[in-house]
Amino acid sequence: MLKLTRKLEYALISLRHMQDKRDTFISAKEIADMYLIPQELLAKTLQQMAKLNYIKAAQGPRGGYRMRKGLTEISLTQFIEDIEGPIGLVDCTINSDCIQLDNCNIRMPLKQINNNIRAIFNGIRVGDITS
Amino acid sequence: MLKLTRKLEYALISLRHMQDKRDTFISAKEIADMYLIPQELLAKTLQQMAKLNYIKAAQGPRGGYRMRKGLTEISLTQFIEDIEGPIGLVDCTINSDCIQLDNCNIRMPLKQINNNIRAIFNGIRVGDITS
DNA sequence: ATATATACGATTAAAAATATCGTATATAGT
DNA sequence: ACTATATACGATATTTTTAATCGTATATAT
Repeated sequence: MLKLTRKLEYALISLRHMQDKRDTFISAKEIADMYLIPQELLAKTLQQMAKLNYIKAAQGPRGGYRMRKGLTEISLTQFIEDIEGPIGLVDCTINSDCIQLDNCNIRMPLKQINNNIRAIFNGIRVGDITS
Repeated sequence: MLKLTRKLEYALISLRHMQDKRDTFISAKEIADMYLIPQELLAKTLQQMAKLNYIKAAQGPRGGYRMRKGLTEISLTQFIEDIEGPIGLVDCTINSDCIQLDNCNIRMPLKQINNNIRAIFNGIRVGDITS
């Protein structure tokens, strides 16, 4: 219930690992081996982060990924939503195609709770986890 | 990302509905029709709540379910966990059979965040949603 | 050249969530 | 007593989401 996805876990583990060696490129293989993560899936996650400009990629031997400065300052909300899409306890916090909606009797309180959860993640920076 | 299950939504919608008519039994069919919820699934949810002693069930014509007094005072944490099991951002907040664990580099901060989320749900009573 | 990397679309597999089915039991109303 | 309306609940099926793998292309250090 209310779990993060593995992709998100893998992303955070990787960042935490890279943080220690900010100046060298770390390969997906190195991380996969170290933390027993399926390599290809991890690679995709890292590629996604590279696309998001969270990390810098380098191809070829001795290539890999390296953290960008400033990444540690972004909020967990942004991080999670960039990678997995909007945080929403219920669909109607995200879109409006629920057949109930105006009929629904619990919409407002849940929306409020959702805001509270987002507020928690807003208050946490990626660096709080990876440092 | 981080959604509640439908079962939980159905449960809350039902309770909100029952709250208005605390003295009469409301059938699963009535609620299903009103909020366009699959009847059989809703019935199961209500049966589960009856087992948990959240609501009282009555069989036969004019039967249905009725809220128990005091239900509104329990926390959302307890409510969610009674119905769907433990709240845990990551598995290791719940059990210890992760192959990484002592190897894992993000365990503690995530555990802390998980506590924060539980704290939010602890601060909300069922009645805050259903009233 | 070759080995080691990333890039990325496509596919498959596994797990979880959602929904349905079938049968039993209780009970109010007639 | 009969019937219609309910709940009870285990079993199964379906759908959706998540997780993992495959195949092919490209870049680059040595």
